[in-house]
Formats: sequence, structure tokens, C-alpha cells
Amino acid sequence: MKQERYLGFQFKQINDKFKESINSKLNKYDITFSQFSVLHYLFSKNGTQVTQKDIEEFLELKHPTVIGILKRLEHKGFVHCIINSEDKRYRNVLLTEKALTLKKDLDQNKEMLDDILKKGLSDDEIQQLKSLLDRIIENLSNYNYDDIE
Amino acid sequence: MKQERYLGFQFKQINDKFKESINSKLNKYDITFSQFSVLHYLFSKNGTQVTQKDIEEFLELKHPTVIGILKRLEHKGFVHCIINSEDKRYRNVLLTEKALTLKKDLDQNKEMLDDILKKGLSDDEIQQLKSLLDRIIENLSNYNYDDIE
DNA sequence: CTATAATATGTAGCGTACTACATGTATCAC
DNA sequence: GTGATACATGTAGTACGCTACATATTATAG
Repeated sequence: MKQERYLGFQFKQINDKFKESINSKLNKYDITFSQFSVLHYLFSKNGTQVTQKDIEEFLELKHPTVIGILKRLEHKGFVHCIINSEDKRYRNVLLTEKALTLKKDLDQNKEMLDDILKKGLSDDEIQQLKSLLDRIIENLSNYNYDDIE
Repeated sequence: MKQERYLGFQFKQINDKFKESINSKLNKYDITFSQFSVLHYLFSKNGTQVTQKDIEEFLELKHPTVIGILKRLEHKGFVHCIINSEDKRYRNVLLTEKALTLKKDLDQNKEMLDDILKKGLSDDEIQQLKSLLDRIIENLSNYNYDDIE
């Protein structure tokens, strides 16, 4: 008999297990899920100028987190960061050849990310789920403003 | 115009934002969400013998993680761990007076955990959501066995 | 009974998230 | 132009997940 679990616990479990699955898939490319997310964003910008700040905003992370991920990506040779000559506060994040080669590999199994989560769900159910999740995210975002006591 | 986000990203966001909200609520009690989860489990066992292994299984965490959380709880005086005299491999985790006092405080705002997530959703929608999440968790659990390549 | 295997716990080290504080550059007020 | 302010990035330290390896105790095979 299964004990009733908190919604919060369920979300944590999904996140943890999903991350684990993805990380084991990405292991052979020598990157993690978080690192992939940054690279994926850079790929999508197609060579356009991207600063650390942009990554921060897109992935909704705080800047020390982004710096950490970029440092590890740089150390592995996937990106390098150079000071923006127009505004020296910014640093532009650039993809290396190694990253572009990786992109080709990753494009092959493009949908692997969500497939793990979507397995066994109908299109209708996925749409339902997405809309529920969006509303929860909306609520959570507002929440932190509403409730400062 | 909002860019379409991965399901996996949505789950990550919910988890991160939820944790942030809960942690800021728990801040005044000097505990975190993970620490709360362990204490909550211990409270529910009502003085029955609980080993680190039990916590590990219930919260589906690996043992080094549990050891870390317990170490911090012990340092703050909420629990202490003593060797089980019947089987010296085990350690029993015991609540202190301080923890029992905390329990009384926490019982007051008992449902705060899920309320943040449930806000704005009807009972029907919550049931729908829970059942979808359960199925995803089920899939993710099986997944890691299916797909060892 | 002793050697081996299984089990529970512990330690070291890593990645990713955070806050708080520090630094350097650009902008704005005057 | 200079001082204050805003802004992007950097550093230190913490929590919490993990894996891999180590230790101690119990159970099991022979």
C-alpha cells in the first residue's frame, strides 16, 4: 500500500529521475543536462551575439550558476568567453568547433529530452499537462511577490 | 512572444521555484525543505525505531545525501543518531526535544507545502495532475531498467 | 569455524543551485 | 567632469544531489 505523497515530492521525484536519465544519455558526449541547456540555447542563437546575462535570463538562473556552468564548458573546450568591446561589462559567449561538431551528433537524437517524459501519454494528455504546468509556474512566479511578510 | 519550452524545463522550473518558496517559508525555523522532509518522516513514525536506511528508502535518496542532511540536522540539535544495539550496522535516528517543539509550530501551517502548488487549480484538476504525475514517475522508474545500452 | 558475500554507514570529490559580498564599467545627475 | 548609481561579472561559502571507494558488522557457504 502506497502512502499518499505530497505534490511537491512528486515534482521533485520527476525532476530528479528525469535529470538522472538525461545525464546518463549525455554522458557519452561528456556534458550534463545543465551544460546541454546552455549549449542548446547558444545553438539556437545561431552565432548571434550572446552574453552571460542573456543565458541567465533565458534559463532563469542566477549569475553565479551560469558562471559555474560556463567555466566547466570552457574548461572542456566547448565555449570561450571574450569581453564585449562595445560594453566592457559584458562578456560574449562563443561556441568552438568542438561544440559545433557536438551539435551535429545531438541533432540526431533531437527529441530525446521530452520523449522520456512523454512516454505513455496521449497528445491530449500532454497538452493538458503542459497547460497545468504553465499555470503552476505562473502562480509560483507571482507567489514570491505576493507574499513578502 | 514566449518561446516553446521543453516539458523537462517546465518541471525543473516548478521544482526550483517551489523549493525557493518553501525554503523562504521555513527559513524562520532554521531548516530547509530537505531537512523538513526528513523531520516530517520522523514525526510520522511517532517514536518508532527509524534507521538511516529507512529514510533513504522513503525519500528515495542515496545514502550519502541522507548522511549529509542528518549531519546538518544533528549539528543544529534536531536529531541525534545512535548505534542500534541489536545490529551494529544500523544507526537509529532520534528526535530531540527541540524537534518536538518545532513540530508543534509546523503543525499550525500544516498544508503550506502543497498550497503553493495547488493555488488556482480546481480539485478535479489537482486529481488529473496527480494521476499524470504518477504515470510519469512510473515511466521514469521503469525507464532506467529498460534502456541500458 | 572461517572465508566470502551482503548490508549499513562513512568519506572524498564533483556539479548545480543559491545568497552575500566584491570588482569593474557605463550611465546619470549636477 | 565628477560622484553616485546601475549594471554585468566574479568569488566565497553553503546545501543537496550524485558516484566511487572505504569500513564495519552480520549472514552465509564450505
